[in-house]
Amino acid sequence: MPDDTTLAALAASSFSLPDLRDGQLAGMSALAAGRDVLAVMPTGYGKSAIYQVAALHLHRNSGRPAVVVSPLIALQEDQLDGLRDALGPEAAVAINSSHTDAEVEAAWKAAESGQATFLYLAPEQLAKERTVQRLAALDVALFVVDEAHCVSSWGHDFRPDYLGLGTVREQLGNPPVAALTATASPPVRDEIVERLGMKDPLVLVHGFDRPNISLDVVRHHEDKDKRKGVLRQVAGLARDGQGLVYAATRKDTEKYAAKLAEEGLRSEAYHAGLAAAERERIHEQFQGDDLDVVVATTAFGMGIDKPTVRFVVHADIPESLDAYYQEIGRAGRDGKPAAAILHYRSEDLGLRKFFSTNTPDPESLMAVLKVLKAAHAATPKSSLAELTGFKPRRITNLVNQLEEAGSVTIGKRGVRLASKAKLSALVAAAVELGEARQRVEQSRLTMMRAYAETDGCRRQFLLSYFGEDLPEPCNNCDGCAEAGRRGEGQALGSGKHAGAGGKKYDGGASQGAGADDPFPLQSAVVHKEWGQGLVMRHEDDVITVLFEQEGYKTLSRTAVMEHKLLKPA
DNA sequence: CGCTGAGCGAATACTCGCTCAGCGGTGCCGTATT
Repeated sequence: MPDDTTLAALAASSFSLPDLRDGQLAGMSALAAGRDVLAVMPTGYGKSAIYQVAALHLHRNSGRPAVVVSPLIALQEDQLDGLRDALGPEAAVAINSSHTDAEVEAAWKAAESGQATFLYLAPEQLAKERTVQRLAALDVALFVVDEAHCVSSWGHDFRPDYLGLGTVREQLGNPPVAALTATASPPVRDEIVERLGMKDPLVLVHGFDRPNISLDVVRHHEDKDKRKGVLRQVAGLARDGQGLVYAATRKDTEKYAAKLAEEGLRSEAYHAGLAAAERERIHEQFQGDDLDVVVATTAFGMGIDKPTVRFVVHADIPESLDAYYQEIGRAGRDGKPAAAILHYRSEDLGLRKFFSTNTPDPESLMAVLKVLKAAHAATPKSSLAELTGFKPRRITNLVNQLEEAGSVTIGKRGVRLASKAKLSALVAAAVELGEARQRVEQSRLTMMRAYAETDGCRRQFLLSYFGEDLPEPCNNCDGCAEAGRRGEGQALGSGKHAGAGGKKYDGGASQGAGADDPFPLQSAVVHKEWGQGLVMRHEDDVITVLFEQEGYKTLSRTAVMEHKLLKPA
């Protein structure tokens, strides 16, 4: 087992990292000793160094490479450049569709000859049996999943191969896993751990609060007023620095970008409908201070590491606080003051609801099950696609749903029926699970809405969602500003919400439940109807609980106490 | 779920207002076509 001094020396000599931050060494050390690690740390904190130093150490001792799963080819190439600069041109290779067959073969050879320390792939590559077999032969030393929140956010529909990574890990002989992400609420962390089959992982959470980012919400009733408000605000903010505007649709990014250009700002729209070269150009111009504002859909994000972003304005509400925190986290990485402003109309929730609706389809599930029953044997996904007429991705999606319900298993030879129950019962079980998942998704949107509508300290709300306790209000959000104004008993300026609805705000006491509270934050509880849950938040008379099957629910503390609705688990 | 724009009828003629269908986000990969 390596001692910490060896790893610290390796970090200094090979990656020019003489001073490691909290958690980095612990993470490296755990991985090098064979323990799984989940690191939740902001971009720029140095979470990549955790797996890179561990991988280099393991490679030097055994000649075995690390497999790194990364969601975007562009990110893979960035990582490759960095590693090649530090360790030499053969140290890191990538296998993806942007390379020719000859280049891919050269990459394999570099790994098989023991030259390459790092092998980068997207999860879709790992859906191919041939690829997994070839990797298994390498006797992989470390299995890294970068941007691990994608497992949860994309695995269930958009990129279903993310859910297969746990099986891939098994087929590679269960190497230790490093899962890395900048943002993950407790249930997302749990899902990552479960899906990747991580065992007793070391969970490192660092640098979560970003106190230099101010938090504000501007409420609107009319769509027109919101658009005007966004434009006016961005025009003002852009005088002092660069920033991002997030909009929900491609069309809106273009409208806003055009209007801002009319105002004399250097602005561009960014979304997945643009040509690759155009996207790259905008990326580089923003990085190089040649643009004041980028107006983007969610496509603009991963891989951006510009320390001087001064504001992130949302023209539309995101689908969850996970997404919101990820997006505003791109502001103020230099530690200097930055602003995160959400322009909110309750009608905007409709589009997000539409995007996150993905109801299970009983007929398609049945079609897959019938083929499996008739086959009497493990059936590769490719055959399932041929026999049912569904596209491969759809098959992966359906098989994932059936596997989650325990109806099928996925092995080396393919998919196999795992239950002797009636097919209709198996379909019903999968549908029920899918519907539970929908309820949880919807409740996450409800929490996003609650953030937008809260009158208390927004930072306390946000951090409690991520399982972090902020004992005192932050004094850097509109909720705190409003409370301050009321506390002083005088109207200072014109508050955005002035006179709108009576607010109850009791300062620091809002979060802090008493020491004798039977349901402290993050404690496990049981509800007789909703089952197991986790206490996420206390505010005035309201307790917010995250239930495994139902998602986030708010309960009246008085009702909980009077009717004994909750029990400690 | 809610916005947009086409189509239409009615009121006006340098249009207006209603209804309803269609659409809306993220990226791998591989195959067909220049």
